[in-house]
Amino acid sequence: MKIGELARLSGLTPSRIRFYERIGLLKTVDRRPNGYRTYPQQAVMVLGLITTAQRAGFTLDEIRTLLPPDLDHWDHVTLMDALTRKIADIEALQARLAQSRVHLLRLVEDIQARPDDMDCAANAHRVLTNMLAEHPEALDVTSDDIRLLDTTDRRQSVSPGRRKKTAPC
Amino acid sequence: MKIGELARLSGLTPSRIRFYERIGLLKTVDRRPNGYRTYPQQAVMVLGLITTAQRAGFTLDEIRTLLPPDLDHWDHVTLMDALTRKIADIEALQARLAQSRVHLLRLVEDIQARPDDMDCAANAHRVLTNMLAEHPEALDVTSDDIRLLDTTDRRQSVSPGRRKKTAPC
DNA sequence: CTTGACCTTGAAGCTACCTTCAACGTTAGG
DNA sequence: CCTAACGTTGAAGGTAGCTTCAAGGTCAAG
Repeated sequence: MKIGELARLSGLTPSRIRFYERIGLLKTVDRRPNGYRTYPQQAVMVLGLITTAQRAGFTLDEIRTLLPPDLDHWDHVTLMDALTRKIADIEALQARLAQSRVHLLRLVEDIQARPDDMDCAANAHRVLTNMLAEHPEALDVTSDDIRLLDTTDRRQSVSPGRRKKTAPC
Repeated sequence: MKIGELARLSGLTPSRIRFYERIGLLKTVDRRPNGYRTYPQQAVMVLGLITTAQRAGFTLDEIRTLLPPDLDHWDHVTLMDALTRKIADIEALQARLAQSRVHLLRLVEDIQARPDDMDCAANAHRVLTNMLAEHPEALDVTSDDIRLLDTTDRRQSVSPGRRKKTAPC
């Protein structure tokens, strides 16, 4: 099988396959007399394995250390270890994502919770201060510092005239 | 406030702050006569906002288009839109991660489910074929093609002598 | 014999997000 | 006055994972 056919069968581009060979992810392959690479059927499986592992979150480096030269002889211990650690990684990432999601949802809610007597600017300020207060890890500062950051005054006197012009925000 | 102090307060490095200015994420800032950048208190909040947004999954490009020149005047519509889309992005990623996780868990199980009368190589083959059969999207091939890929024969005659030497796999 | 589709190589480019370096000017403290 | 810490700049480097390009060689069909 030439590289073009392998590319079609695996869904990868030829350049990508050559790239994988270059970085040592694929072992150097047999050549025909004319210099063309010639692949065994198994190569399709190897590439499928690589893309599957990639989608599961493995880097090419990780995959290289895990992929045995011979698909029939895996390093069982290393493999199971890597799989287990990757599952843990995914779970950690899931936790972070869940946090981000809640954070964003709360932010949207908070923005929409503008009191009627508050103008856009004051609301923006309220939301911002809330956010940085709730997530102090964004800054390496104490809550004291955050209070310091609050440069506006708290008097919320909104003149009736200005209230009329308040844009929907 | 000079850049060093801002860096301390925000938890960012000075180089990173200068970088943000260079790419237009931070507006160009006032300079003292000696050329030193001088920042207002607000800058800490802006940087906190940026890192928070980053952690929520926004790219610097996205943040740049969202950040108004003046923290008191946001483009409400664009912002809410971006927030909503980002939440959807996160949920999509969560779904993908959940899939990956289940996939990996099932893979671990499958590896461990080696029948007693099967040696490591055959088990590896079994697991691989299962995997590629269950996830044909890894390859742009039909299930017919996958069957074609199966180059070993199915006779599982394992000699007793070899069975003794079977490594724990 | 020509055309077009394939194959080869090495080098360079691309994205995102920074860091590091070199070479230099400024400032605060002792 | 000296020194250490800080500031400035532009350019280059680094990571991950490829793609693209240039400049060729090979092959099958018409």
